[in-house]
Amino acid sequence: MRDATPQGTYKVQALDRAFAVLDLLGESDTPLGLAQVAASLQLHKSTAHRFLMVLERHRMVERTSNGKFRLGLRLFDFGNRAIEQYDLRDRAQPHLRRLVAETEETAHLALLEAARVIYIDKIEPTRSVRMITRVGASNPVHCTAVGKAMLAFLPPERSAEILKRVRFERMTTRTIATLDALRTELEKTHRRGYAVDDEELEEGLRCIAVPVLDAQRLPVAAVSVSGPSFRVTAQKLPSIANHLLQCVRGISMDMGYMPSGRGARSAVLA
Amino acid sequence: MRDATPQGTYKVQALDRAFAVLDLLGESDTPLGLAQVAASLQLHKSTAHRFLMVLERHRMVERTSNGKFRLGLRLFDFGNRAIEQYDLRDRAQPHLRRLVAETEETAHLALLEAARVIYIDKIEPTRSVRMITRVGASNPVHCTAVGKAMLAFLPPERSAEILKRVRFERMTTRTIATLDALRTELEKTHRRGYAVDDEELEEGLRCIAVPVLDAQRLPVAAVSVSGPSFRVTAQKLPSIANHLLQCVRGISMDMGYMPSGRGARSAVLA
DNA sequence: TATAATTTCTCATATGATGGGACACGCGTC
DNA sequence: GACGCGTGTCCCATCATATGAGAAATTATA
Repeated sequence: MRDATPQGTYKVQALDRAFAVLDLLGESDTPLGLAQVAASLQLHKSTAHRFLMVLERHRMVERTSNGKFRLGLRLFDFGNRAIEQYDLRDRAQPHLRRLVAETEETAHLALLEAARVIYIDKIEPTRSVRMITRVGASNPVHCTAVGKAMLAFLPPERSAEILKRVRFERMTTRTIATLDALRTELEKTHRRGYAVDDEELEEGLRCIAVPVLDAQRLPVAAVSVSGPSFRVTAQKLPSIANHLLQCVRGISMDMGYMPSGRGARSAVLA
Repeated sequence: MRDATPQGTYKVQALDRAFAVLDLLGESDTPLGLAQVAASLQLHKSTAHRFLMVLERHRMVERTSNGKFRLGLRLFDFGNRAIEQYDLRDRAQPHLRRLVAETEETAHLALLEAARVIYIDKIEPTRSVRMITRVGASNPVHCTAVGKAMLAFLPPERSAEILKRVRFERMTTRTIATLDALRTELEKTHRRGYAVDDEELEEGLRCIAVPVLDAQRLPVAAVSVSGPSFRVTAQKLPSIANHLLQCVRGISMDMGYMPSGRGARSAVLA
């Protein structure tokens, strides 16, 4: 019942197991004891114990006062090193803040990885219901505005590559369920210049997103505004989209992506 | 020259090696090729290759377009899960923002782990030189204001435990270099109610910090304000300290740490 | 194109992870 | 206080598993 990555031919048992441990601890919202870890992963106590001790030495896990295990702060360190390379995040932040101030809704910054989107930042308006998303978490492309925004502006060959891998999990009744439907949606998105997720990921939640384009006019990320459907109404979409476009234009400038010189501005920024 | 954790008796070679790979990629600011990884870690090509493939399958590393390796976003995911358990961070953020607005200098939120402090959040004023610190990074306790702030308000037995482990690395000419000196400094800190780092970590950088106390009046974290010495002058310290105290009081409240009921307020909040 | 420097893959070998099981602890029950 | 149960810790003989030499394939460099 764990993640299906069947084509992975290279194997190092110890590593797979260690990551399974980390996974487990990451999923659980409460620290786990040795016994629970061993049982959940079908490892024998001594094995699980050894792993946990080694992981602890590396500060990948740490023990609570009562001896239970949870994820360690080393991971936090690594995580921050990992996104550091994408300085996109730092640069984008002020623009996202402005966006949130303007729209009074939650803004997300996401990257595309395989057929999933990964949220690398989230800004929430001061007074609002907190969103469930966690920075670092991921969602399938097909049911998110950010995902569709990036796909729609990727060159055909790259998007085709990704589309092949979409699994079309159903999240709500409105989730796009077929490749054809997604293709049509992407064309619509491209024409419109922004992507919409109309309760396709989560009941009652509406999002709207536009891609951040690099110097070659290729999407490197996407910014979205999300809020409860009753506030993010169909009428408001164009206005929000405008704020979004301003925002990503700002980000692109800050990243040093020239407005692509002369004429020929893409549909998005036009 | 690697990390000295000699007493760690439990060993899983594969894990140690895998983490060494991650470490290496984390240190390097530019992606590395298989050959470089293998050479740096004295692993044989095939071994390094296998590891990298497995790590890639787990998305702990990813490949750039030219085939080189760097840290993967899965680590970012894990890191955020790890920090999630300390919801301190989320709760503290608004208070830190206010603090930054008031002082116009950079604020940090840090935790204590072993004899080091780990920065779990950083807020920078809009117009300012960017600080070099990275969220997730760590520093020795003895040369940071946050470290001294926490140590000074820890119960003697706990702080003694930590003091034993301090290595007294020299960072600048002003870095505290002996256990005795540190002890005196901690007493001073305790009396004063706030800790000061006067260019002890970095030339030209002055910091001031106070601990965040939990319901049992124990430090769980510390908040600091840092800036160039010419702006963060000796005269300004008390005023900044006041803002800091307000800030941590706010955080404590938000965390549900009651103002400890009746009388007996600690020196810090008094 | 030739040549060098990569990365990828295969496979026999012995190293090193494995898990059975013994021990020690804390805790509630009898 | 003795017993049982559920913990976590530790040791060590066994063999499954990771290992690295080297060949093949790919990509960069001259």
